[in-house]
Amino acid sequence: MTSSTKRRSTSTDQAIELGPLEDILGYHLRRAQSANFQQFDQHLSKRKISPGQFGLLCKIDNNPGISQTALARADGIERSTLGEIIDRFEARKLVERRRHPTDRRVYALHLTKKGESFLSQVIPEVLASEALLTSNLTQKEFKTLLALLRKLIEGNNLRN
Amino acid sequence: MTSSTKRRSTSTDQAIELGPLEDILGYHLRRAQSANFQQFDQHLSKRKISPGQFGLLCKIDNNPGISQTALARADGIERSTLGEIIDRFEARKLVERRRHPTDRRVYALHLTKKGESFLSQVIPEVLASEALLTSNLTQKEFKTLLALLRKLIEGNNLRN
DNA sequence: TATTGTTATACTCTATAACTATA
DNA sequence: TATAGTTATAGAGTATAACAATA
Repeated sequence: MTSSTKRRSTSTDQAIELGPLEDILGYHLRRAQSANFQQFDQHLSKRKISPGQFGLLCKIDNNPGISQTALARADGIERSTLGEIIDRFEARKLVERRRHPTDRRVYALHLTKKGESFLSQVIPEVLASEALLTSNLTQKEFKTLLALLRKLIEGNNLRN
Repeated sequence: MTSSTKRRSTSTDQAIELGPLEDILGYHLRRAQSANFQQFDQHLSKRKISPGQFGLLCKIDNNPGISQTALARADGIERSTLGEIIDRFEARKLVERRRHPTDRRVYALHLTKKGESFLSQVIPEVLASEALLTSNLTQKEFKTLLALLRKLIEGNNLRN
């Protein structure tokens, strides 16, 4: 997460041979995600938030009171990893850990007022970033791509 | 990179609400890439190599003598980042830094004999990982997905 | 005993900035 | 001056393992 002064795409930027990489889907997923990261960063550098963090905020917003363990599972990351991320959100006053009413082991996660307003400002910026990311695709191609990705994800045991 | 004892997908694994995430391509790219990571890891845990590292080895193999700066640019990462990755490859005797014949500032990168043989063993394993990753898709869908990703990548200034 | 969350530790990826050695 | 590569530093993200509190 940093952006700005990238793009030194001069005449020295020459294509290189990819060999077997050429037809490997995983490689292209990586490149596409990297492109998404760059677009995201350019549109949201002032927000200090990554695509992954944006996903977590959305999930908390749409599943208020979710526990850290459930959220970690839903996001495919470890509890310890999520704990640190929530620490940072809490330091920024975007997320709150509240005690579960009956089970005192679990934390119920909620967006704060500030978190809500932050997210509602960020969402249109993310959509703008998406629009640029996919500006090469027709609406139909976009839908096809999304559907194929969903199908691929579904087929991969992934939690959520 | 670790794998093995994952998949605690029990009855507690419940779908959660995604909200706006539902139609965001970037989110699905992330999930798809994460699925790729997991498949890759399961098939190649003994190899101690990530998808990104695999990409670099392929590029060195298919562009022997490429400089660190050119490779970093072609992979969309910083020279300093690449330097450390090459350090690790060199420690594993997979890659060699040779001096450029005329310009003594640059290193020409080459796979070692060991690196060549390593890569040739790894490639079929990556293909097997790909096959599982995409086992949900028909051959036609696979091709469509690849083509759409290429189109998206092309449209995003990305170096290579 | 099993589960929730934390802490300690570690590795990779990422980047910036300052440095050196060349050109 | 500009370029290739290194080093120092830093912050995410990732994971494992051991732990305390609670169930």
